[in-house]
Amino acid sequence: MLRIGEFSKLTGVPIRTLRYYDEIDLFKPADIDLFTDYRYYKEEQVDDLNLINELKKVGFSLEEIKDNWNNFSNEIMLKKKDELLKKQEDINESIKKLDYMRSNIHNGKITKNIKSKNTYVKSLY
Amino acid sequence: MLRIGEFSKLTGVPIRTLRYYDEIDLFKPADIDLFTDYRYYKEEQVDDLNLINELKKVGFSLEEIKDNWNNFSNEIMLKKKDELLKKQEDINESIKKLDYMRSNIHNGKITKNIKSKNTYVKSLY
DNA sequence: GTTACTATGACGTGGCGTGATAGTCG
DNA sequence: TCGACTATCACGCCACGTCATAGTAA
Repeated sequence: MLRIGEFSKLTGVPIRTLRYYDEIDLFKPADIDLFTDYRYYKEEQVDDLNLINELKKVGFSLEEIKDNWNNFSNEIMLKKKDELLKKQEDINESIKKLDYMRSNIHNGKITKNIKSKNTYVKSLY
Repeated sequence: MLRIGEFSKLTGVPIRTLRYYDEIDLFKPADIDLFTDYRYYKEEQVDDLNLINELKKVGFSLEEIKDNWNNFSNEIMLKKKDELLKKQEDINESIKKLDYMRSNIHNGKITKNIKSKNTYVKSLY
């Protein structure tokens, strides 16, 4: 059994993060000393923590990881993939927009600002 | 001169957001009534607010917008572009990883988890 | 007994959303 | 006078980072 500091070094996950995961019931120590409240982890728990980190990397929130733990499906993963693809598109648009703005800097100011969608709203009032 | 509600409708920016921008000194009303504290905006201010929104869309934080207002340069924009390109790469990796995980779901659990970098750290202790 | 570890608060981050409560305008 | 508007707190979100303070292990 490992104490939180050892488990932290073993996994590379900060102590504060482990305590937080315990608090939100995402990932809890295998044992807790009833008198000292010290958290004790097993080496086998490393795999679960690694999986949490991988799921985080592909865009799942801690809530989603909690809710779908042991219930992951192809559907859920595809939904998340769509979200990532959507982000790709958004960033592509942003890059284009940025290049356009970049070509319109004069004296530190950005001129010829792109018309915002809100311009249409303007005419409604 | 427009009151905050009118200016909000004109721009599509929520009242709360306008108050927040005032608070952090990013975008302030043209006038404030000394007795009622009512904020009054000019129509001309719409352009500035639109620019703020565009800058937000391409990834600038409110702090960055504040700091670089009237001081935008090609360099700053290129730096931001690099950040966006980096994000693109990150998302590409995430998509690959997600597809890999997707092909390894069994009974709601993700098996054959990708080895984490932290596995190397393990051997160091 | 000292030092390194661990514990629980509690506040800070960003960019607002969402009330609560009170004053103002037409 | 009444409803619609505005004002200032102030807490909530997410995933922790960063103290402060106090108990524990070796």
